[in-house]
Amino acid sequence: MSAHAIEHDAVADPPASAEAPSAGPCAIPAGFDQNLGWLLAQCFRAYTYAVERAVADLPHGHRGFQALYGAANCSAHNQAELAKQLGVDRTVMVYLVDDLEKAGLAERLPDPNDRRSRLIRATPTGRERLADAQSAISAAETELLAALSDDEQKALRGMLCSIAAHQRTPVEAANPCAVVDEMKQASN
Amino acid sequence: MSAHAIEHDAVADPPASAEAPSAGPCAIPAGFDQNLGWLLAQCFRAYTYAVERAVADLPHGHRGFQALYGAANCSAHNQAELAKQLGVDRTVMVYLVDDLEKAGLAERLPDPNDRRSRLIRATPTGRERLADAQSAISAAETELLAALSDDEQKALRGMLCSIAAHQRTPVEAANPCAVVDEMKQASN
DNA sequence: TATTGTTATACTCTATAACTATA
DNA sequence: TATAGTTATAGAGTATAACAATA
Repeated sequence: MSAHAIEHDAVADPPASAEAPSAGPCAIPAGFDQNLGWLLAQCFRAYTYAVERAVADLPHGHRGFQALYGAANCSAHNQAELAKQLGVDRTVMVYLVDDLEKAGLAERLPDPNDRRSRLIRATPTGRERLADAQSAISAAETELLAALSDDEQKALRGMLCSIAAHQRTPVEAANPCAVVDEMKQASN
Repeated sequence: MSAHAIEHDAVADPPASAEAPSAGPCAIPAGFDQNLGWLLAQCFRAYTYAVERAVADLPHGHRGFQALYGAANCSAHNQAELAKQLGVDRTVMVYLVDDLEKAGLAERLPDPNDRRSRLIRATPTGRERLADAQSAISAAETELLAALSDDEQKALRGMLCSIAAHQRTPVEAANPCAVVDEMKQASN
């Protein structure tokens, strides 16, 4: 089973303008409050569901948004590296970028240093659409995190960053043998 | 995601020197540290990967573990409710429980109050296997969260609980129309 | 009429293998 | 020989529709 399947799940909903932080709409099922795996999955499902509408008009929804985000931020040097950053297979990245390109949101530029590589960049149109999506996402996130104070929200983001930064790159994660080999090396 | 969107004009050149950032095993790709969706997905991917081996011998891996966990904790009154708690379709839950049952880890008991329902409970063997898996998972989680202090880890779990508890039940999430209908009702 | 559990089927998404071109 | 990108295809995973039993 692949870690990618998680991205399909969706959950939860933005509370309808009613004031309901304390009158919790839903309790955590017995025992699961002690289950980090469930908590992470549940929060990610809730996130996906909350953001779904904000990115509905982008090709491939939330995943397309992340690809466009990476393109706009020049997070990767080529298509393969972007795929690794997003945790998707490189064959999946092909049609993901294809569709962003068809929509005029991203483009493949030749890499002057390596004629095999393509730099994935956002077009001006893509940046506009990205900004629009980010506004909508920001609103959805506000509701998602409504139970947390501003300080808590900041702390949460910081901790997620720490966890993510502490992990090995998705490259190796996708290739368990490489991880093991590297760990052996590191222990020497 | 905070209010600041990506600067449209000031997209810098891709970092020319592609050398890996020093000590840390892995750095966060440019921009993604401000992207809550990516952070959540990345952390969940890391979790899934870290825990994968700990639950490899259970039917359906991590998902099977969660189902068994719910069964052992009597989190749900029947199969359908458990499916909702785990964010899976009820047709998926059928063979999930089927395989746990075949492995002797869980069982379907008749519900005295409703002859349509089946109570999903863990067998003694299932509880043993669950305890073993939890030990292994706990070790994996220790590594996953190694970048956080004990207090931070506690705070993180608390915040994830708050977020999860603030969302509506997965029931409605699995059926967007129902959510809309309920929101309409709620607003009346 | 609605809900629980089930089965069979169709669909979506993902990964594997093979290929070209570069390095 | 290894890597980037692509394509086609097989596979895994998921949801839809229909059914029987029960409420």
